[in-house]
Amino acid sequence: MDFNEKQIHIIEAAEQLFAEQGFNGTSVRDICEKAGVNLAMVSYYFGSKEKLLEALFAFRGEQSKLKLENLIQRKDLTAMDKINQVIDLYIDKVTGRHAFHRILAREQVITHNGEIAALILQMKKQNQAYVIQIIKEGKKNGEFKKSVDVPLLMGTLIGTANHLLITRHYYRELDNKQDMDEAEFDLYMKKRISQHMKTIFKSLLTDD
Amino acid sequence: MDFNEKQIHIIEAAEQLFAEQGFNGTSVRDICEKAGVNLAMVSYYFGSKEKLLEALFAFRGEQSKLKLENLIQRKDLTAMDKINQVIDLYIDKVTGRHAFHRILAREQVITHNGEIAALILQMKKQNQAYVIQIIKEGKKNGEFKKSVDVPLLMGTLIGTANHLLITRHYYRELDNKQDMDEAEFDLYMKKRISQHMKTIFKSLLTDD
DNA sequence: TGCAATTAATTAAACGTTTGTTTAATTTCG
DNA sequence: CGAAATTAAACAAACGTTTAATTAATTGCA
Repeated sequence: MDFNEKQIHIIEAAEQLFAEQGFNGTSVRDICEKAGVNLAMVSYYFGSKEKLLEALFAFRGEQSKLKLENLIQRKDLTAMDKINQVIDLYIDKVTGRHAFHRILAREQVITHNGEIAALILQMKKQNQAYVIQIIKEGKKNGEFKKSVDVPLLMGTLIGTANHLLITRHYYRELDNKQDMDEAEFDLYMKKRISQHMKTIFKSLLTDD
Repeated sequence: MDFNEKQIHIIEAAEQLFAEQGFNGTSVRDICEKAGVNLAMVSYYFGSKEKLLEALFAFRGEQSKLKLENLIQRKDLTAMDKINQVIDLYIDKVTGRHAFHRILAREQVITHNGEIAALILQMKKQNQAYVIQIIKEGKKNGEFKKSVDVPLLMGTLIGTANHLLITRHYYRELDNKQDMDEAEFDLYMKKRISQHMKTIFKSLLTDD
């Protein structure tokens, strides 16, 4: 599970190309050319192209787990504060690891079994468990109402954020924001989506 | 833009395989074997594998446009009734054309230009225009509040519905619903997502 | 420290398959 | 008869992977 510098260099080259062209649309030759290494190195270091993808998931999957243990235990935050932080953490994760999340979004559609599907499921389970804990706390102290459909709530966060961030080039045109430069538009979308998700979560979690 | 029976037969075989294995993961030989036709027929009828994908998008894109013209003009429905119908129409579209929407979800992530991207953008524009019109009507008669971020609202519907329906095998496990048969689980998810989206739209559109 | 022995890393070339597409001959049918 | 449809075979190119030879780095021992 730990990779040396050369391996990471190959993984990162592969990550960029998989994100742009898809797994099957990217050849081992493409990857090695981009990484500046010999063609045989993928087989040598990872065994196969398929296992390189698994290595990418192991590498980034570990890195991009939401770090929620500390957040949950804090006593100075309300449950709603914590929910809002989960939202921002997720949006930051998707924007910060843009290439990886493009791959993740594509692979979720296809992969039904194997190590990668297991890893995705485990990530979903983990994140959901954290949110359930926060919501339980919020119910206990009266902040939140009694019944919430947590899987659908998480699906809304993940589905909406992924869709808007990954296909944001469409929304740039739909919004007539072609004059903004890319970084400016990214930040603008991030804030807008964050505000939007917080509004949705608040209205679904609190009584009215 | 109109295809004969044989062409449609090939398009439908390709649709199934593209949905399961992706465009690049499917060979022309796979498609022709599934369709029961000779290998040369894809080139003969469509010109190339790429153009077969474009034909699929033209074929299904035309078929699966939301039919909203009549809905909008009805006087016996409130604006909120119409919004709720848009939600159900979209969910029906995704579930009814499951394979196509898997392909659409994948291609949205990758495709940035070309005919297919133009077609996707046009579909988004069209659907958004309808919803804007309904919301304008709702604002006029006081049903809805003044400011709504329509692109984000549409992104929430599309993103959430796509994500939950396309990756529902994960949510089946997360929800411990393995005992349900597939058709039962599908219907259960459809109703649940519909209710969920309607709640969100209501809370975002109406004053509180 | 010095130096052979051993392991690891890197290379260019080749492997056998599979790929999308084309060809040219044959069949079908109006 | 002639145009359209269908076929099996062949095409070159690209694919993932392996090979065998070479170079670099590390180790063990005097």
